[in-house]
Amino acid sequence: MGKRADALELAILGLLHDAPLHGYELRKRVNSLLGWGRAFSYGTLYPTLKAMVRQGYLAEDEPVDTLVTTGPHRSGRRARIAYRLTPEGKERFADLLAHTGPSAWDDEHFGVHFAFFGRADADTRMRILIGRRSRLQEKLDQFRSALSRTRERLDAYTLELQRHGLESVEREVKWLDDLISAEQRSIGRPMGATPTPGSGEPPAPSTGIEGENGR
Amino acid sequence: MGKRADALELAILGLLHDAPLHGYELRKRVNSLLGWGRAFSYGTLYPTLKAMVRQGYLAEDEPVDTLVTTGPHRSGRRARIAYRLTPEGKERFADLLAHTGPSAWDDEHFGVHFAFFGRADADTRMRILIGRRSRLQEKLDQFRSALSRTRERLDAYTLELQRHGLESVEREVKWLDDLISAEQRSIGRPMGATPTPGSGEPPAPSTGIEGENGR
DNA sequence: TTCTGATGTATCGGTTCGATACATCGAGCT
DNA sequence: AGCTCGATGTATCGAACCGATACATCAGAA
Repeated sequence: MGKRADALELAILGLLHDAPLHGYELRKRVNSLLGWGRAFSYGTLYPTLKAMVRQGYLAEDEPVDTLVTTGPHRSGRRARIAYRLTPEGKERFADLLAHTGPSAWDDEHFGVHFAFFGRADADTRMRILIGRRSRLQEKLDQFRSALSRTRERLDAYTLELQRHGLESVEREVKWLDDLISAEQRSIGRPMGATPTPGSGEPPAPSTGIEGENGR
Repeated sequence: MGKRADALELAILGLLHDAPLHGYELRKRVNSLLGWGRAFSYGTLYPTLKAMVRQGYLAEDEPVDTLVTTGPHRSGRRARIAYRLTPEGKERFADLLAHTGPSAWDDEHFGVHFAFFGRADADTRMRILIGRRSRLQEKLDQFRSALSRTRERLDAYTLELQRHGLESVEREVKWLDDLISAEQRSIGRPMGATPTPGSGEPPAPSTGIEGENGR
């Protein structure tokens, strides 16, 4: 399974964790959850779903009619296959969340992992944030060296494009820095010695994530 | 030829417009020119190059030794195939620059087109900028409606991810707005009636492109 | 009624990626 | 000198992935 499909697998597991969904709805949610990047197509979604069923992470429910039993003609509705998470699937989800190789912080994967931070523990969150930050730092260095190498030899538009790209990455690093310090603040929180790190729900990051939110 | 490869074709034509290059160098430049997005692999580059040679847009030079004739052992150097633009290639380049379908402003293509704005005429520049802006506006609307639809039902991290994505697109729109007004300013420029729009180099947008550049 | 657009499942052809093989070179280490 | 190591360089292949499409139901508009 390729890198991109790995991200899709995690997204599916996470979205199905709360409630079963069928393919169409699932696709919409995945793609709005990760609104930034490129959308997954059905040609990727359905094969992935089938593979996950085969592996035992998902099960197919086929509700003849769930909610629309009220109408006058509630006859043989088109089969809407709802996918439901199996216990193995929940295990798999927890596994993918915690056991994060260094792949969790490249462009394709970071968004999905971040979206489910609420279900990961503080250590994992921190590791991924740090990893992502250093990845961006590399990209920043490449940008800067490319800019200084070719400075004055670029026409105005190309230069502006570079400048804009650089600025985008810089903003992203700043965003991560804010997130990281917010995490650190919520770790060092006193109030009850050692908040039972083995229990079910992690503390949930208090009210908000960020300290500042000026626009 | 797929959408992605179209962008690659334009990038190759543009980069080879000034000087011939070989594959390795070409790939580096393409990927740093468009540092923002995903990189092209050799598995895409070489087939594309061959296709372009077949179509007559490129020609292959094979310099036995160009610069390194100085060394003591200047024997049979490994063949470095330098690709050179043919007259048909230059035509093709101009064609792709000006004849822009509505595909020029999606994520994959916009960057390349923008990078070569210096060689396009003012009308083309404006059309692409406007098109890109309205595309982003659509994306913005999707984001906003998705946010308002699911507001309060999202956990803090997912919400933060959405917020950050939205903000990124907003900044991009603002960037485009600045570019657009800069273009308009440089069109309405007085100083010598009609600066000979048919001649070789378009006016080059004065000193910089942007008005402001605070930070 | 019929038409259109949203919902819904599913697959196929072709494009693109990631890994890899192979080869030369300069630089540093011992 | 020998040796490794990393950068440069061309090239290809299997696997992954996308975009388009087919097909079907249903709500609401015309």
